[in-house]
Amino acid sequence: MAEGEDMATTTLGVREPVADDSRTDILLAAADCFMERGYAATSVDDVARRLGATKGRIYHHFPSKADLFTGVFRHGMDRIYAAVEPYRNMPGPAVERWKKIAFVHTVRMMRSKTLARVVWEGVEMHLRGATTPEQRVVLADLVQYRNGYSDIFRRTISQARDEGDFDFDDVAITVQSMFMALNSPIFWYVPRDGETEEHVTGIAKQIVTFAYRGLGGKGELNL
Amino acid sequence: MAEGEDMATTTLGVREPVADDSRTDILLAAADCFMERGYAATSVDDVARRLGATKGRIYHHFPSKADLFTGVFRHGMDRIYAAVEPYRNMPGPAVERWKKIAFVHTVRMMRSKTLARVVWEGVEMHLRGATTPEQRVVLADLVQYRNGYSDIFRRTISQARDEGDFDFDDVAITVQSMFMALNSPIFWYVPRDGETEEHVTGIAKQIVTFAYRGLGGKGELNL
DNA sequence: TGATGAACATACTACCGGGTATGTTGTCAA
DNA sequence: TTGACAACATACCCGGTAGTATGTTCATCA
Repeated sequence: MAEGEDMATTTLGVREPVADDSRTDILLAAADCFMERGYAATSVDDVARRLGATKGRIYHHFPSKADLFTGVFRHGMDRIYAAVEPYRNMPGPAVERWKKIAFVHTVRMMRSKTLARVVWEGVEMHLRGATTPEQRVVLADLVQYRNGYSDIFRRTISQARDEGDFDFDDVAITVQSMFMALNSPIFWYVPRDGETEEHVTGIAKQIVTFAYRGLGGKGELNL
Repeated sequence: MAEGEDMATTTLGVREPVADDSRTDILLAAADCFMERGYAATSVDDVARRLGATKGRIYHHFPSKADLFTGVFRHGMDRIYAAVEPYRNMPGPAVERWKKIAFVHTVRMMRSKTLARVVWEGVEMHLRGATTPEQRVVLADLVQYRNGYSDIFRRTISQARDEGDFDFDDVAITVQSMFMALNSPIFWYVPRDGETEEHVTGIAKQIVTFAYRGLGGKGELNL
């Protein structure tokens, strides 16, 4: 679960801040708030209240509200990327690679729904034209990060088309339609209390099946 | 274009407000602002500035900012609904009806991109839990309006499946995936300057093709 | 053991934005 | 021509919010 790095002090006598888990606590609470009310409607006090703390704690770790948001953005992208990373260079035909990464991506959308929605809003904010010019730079960097992620899918479906397993016209339009379908659960999926793993994967399979057929995939996909 | 109702004065001597086109001017300007920055980040002064006016004009026609938003919501839904209404009871097989309404819906998403995004945000706002309890009532009404619209698609693809033209498992999941794909252009489509009608319909065709195959439609769809 | 700084909490400021109260102007009806 | 009202503009209030300045506590280290 946790990344598992502690390292309170180094061998040198230099003080090393431990606060990393306090920081991620803030990030997760902020993610909850940002998802529930959106960035603009969320106040820093809201995040502090959810933590049972005050603004002082947040501003000790983040210089501004915008930086708090981009922090959540980056954290979310890291989680999403980490899920797909093990399979992005999987050998074999591109279709099989697509099936794998599309599935783990969709499951991740449901499992990390909160972070995924913040990432979504971050991309939207960038497309609009975010707050300050300096903030635009940070957002642009993160959006590039996100674009690099979607490029994995873009290249994969292009290759699969070359190999005769997919069939579509314009790549840009198709990859957008595909991503919207795969991302859809972040808008309507609501995690249940006693939920089986099979329930989540069952939903993901149907979504991936929809996208698979949409891309022109033939036959059934066995996941 | 315009609804074409004037009726400045009745036969009775009673004064009848004419302001309907001024009202729609406000609605359209508000739609622009809400789309560009989102509801929370848009101030009433922003909308007034875009109109070259002041708050007084807006508050003369709308009791609150929330009512202004719901006004745009309703206006947008009217436009969207009006596009598919002529075809929703088209005779013949359900697949053909789906092809028609899916296509006009997607084209409308691009043509009325601004209004469509406000509708989108309105649904999101309702899912979150909007501002005041009284405002929730208005939003709930509009969301029901919107759900009635999506039910048209839901019933159509169900019927098409019964007729053997579509093939999918869970209706709820599938209709969500389909809608996300059809709505996708409201997030990435940007209207060009000298844009041909064929360009827009060409994009729409590809999106509808993606959804058609995703739903398990066989063969090519000729639009 | 005292000094130092991290990790917060508290108190405060400046400003923005929703809403209101009040003026001003043009138009139509009687 | 005059009253009345729609259709705005102006001026103002006030609550909320981002950000800051200043304590306070506790662990660590020389």
